[in-house]
Amino acid sequence: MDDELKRVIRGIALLNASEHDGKTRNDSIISKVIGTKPELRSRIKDIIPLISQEVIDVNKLSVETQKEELANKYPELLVVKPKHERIGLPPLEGAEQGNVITRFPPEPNGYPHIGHAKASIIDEEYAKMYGGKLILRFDDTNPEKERLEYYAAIKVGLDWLGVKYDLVKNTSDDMEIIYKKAREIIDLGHAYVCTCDKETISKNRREMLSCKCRAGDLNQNVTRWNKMFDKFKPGEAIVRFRGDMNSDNTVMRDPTLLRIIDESHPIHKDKYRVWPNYDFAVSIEDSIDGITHAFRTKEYELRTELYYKLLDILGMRKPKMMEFSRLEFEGMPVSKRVLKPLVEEGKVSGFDDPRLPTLEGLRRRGIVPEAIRKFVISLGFTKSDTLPPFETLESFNRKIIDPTSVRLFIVFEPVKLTVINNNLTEIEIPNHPQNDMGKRKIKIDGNFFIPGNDANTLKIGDEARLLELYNIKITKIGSEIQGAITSSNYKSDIPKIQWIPRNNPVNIEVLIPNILFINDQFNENSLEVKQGITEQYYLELNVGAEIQFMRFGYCRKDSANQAIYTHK
RNA sequence: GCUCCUGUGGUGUAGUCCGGCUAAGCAUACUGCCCUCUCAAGGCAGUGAUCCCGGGUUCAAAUCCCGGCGGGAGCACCA
Repeated sequence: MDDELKRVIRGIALLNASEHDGKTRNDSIISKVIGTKPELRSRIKDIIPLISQEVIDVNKLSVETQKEELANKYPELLVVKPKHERIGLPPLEGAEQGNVITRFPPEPNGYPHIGHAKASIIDEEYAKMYGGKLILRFDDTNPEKERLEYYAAIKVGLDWLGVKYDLVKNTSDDMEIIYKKAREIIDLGHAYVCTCDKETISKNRREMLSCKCRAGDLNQNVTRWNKMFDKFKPGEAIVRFRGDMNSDNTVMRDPTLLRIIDESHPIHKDKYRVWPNYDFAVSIEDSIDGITHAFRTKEYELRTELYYKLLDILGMRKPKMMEFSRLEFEGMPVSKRVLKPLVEEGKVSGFDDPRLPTLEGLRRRGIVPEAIRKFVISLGFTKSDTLPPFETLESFNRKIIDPTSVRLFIVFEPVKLTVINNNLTEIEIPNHPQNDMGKRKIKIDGNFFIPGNDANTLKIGDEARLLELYNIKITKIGSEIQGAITSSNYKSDIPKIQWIPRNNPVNIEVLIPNILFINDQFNENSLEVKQGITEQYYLELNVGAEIQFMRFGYCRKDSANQAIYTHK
């Protein structure tokens, strides 16, 4: 037994020493021995002297001797263990296969953005992971803010993202249930109708003071509750939860449950005027929808106590509520408060401006949904607040679009180049270096445009490669450059220059979206526009096609004369 | 101010619940090489972390305990 143990210790010591310049340490070996043979834990005190001795012995040996002994006597230790990495999101607490229902509950009050993408992808991924269902539920309980077009916009966004839901519903369709629950909670004495004005309520909550309404009896509450449907004007009465005015959690200091709003609702028009607020609606809806796991961003964290409390009192089933950090990029705010003025003042072209983190903006910019999904999953399910780099999204995107992006020449600041002894009339160029994406034919007559910054570096006598064509020697420099063909064989060690035939160039504008805000200031240079010329083939591509302009970057065709820069 | 949450390389994370097989894994960024008729993609290698700080417990702490500090959020008749 002890011989076997000694063998194990020596093996581990040798391996560890050989990995660390021939020197190992006691604590590393103890850990590794315990790791391999957990049953030794109780005998650890007896084993330590053995380990110490072995460490001393092994450290005396040269690295070569260590390696040799290792190879001869412990070949099994040299097998490299694969490092395991979790792929995808972490497992869900309390989730049973086939028994998970999640929900994505946007308020239809604006266009979907990257934040919606994160939430909906997480919701869908978990539903998929456990063979469950995803419900899309429009949380439309504030008619002042919601509009019909946003319901549609959110669906379009999810569709584009590839997020599939099993059911769509509106919270506003459940108003009768919500009224019933409201009445129930009043009857149970856990809610009351408050007629104090807004300022008083706010002040009392801050100072932990109860008002006279809180002391009102059931009769008074029921009478007032009924009056909320006709007699009271908006702002005159609200239903408040009888929480705890002394609670450290300010949310629990008698929060509002329902209030009066006379605005016409996008779906139900004037049918209702008493509307639940977020906390009341979400608890009831999540519970009756059969949601098992509900996720929201962490600014709602303090409301979780209320969420569970309400369900407790109403004797309703409780989903598991969890929070994650919001997703936003540096200098690319997501809030309507910031974005709307930009659109209205014309600082951006609309909610689909490629500088914006809206789904439409990202789409126009050339970000593909699979990249967003991979990116979101790579962020994990954490509460730590961070601004992830846009670059990471770009990297995922680049790997996805690279195999299907047509390679085209583009020339900025064109300079004329004439090849005096051109002998070609047409050339065929592959659309992709590795994949078979077809070929395109280009007519040649020896008259080209080449990029200005390449032209600037050329001197008489230099040799350069016109990509896919031939090598030339520069014979004349000036406003126009002249060259002569030297050979057509590819040479890797001379400058490579792309070109566009002079007879028939396609003029395009390339929009380059940059960071929108720098230190909270609108970046006046957030949209760069470059004029360039490209190949005729550009006109044959569909709008939305991804192109890699050679030696420039990936762009998405936005129209016949405009492309948007995606990333390098 | 009060309360809650959070703190691992430049950046985003894995590991933390249940201390040990991690002298800290992956991705991104950067650098170099290979491949390549692109400054892309692909392949290989490298740089980069006293795991916020200080104590404590233990043979052993990123992980447990105590005390600090930094960052964020909430304190609406918005969601």
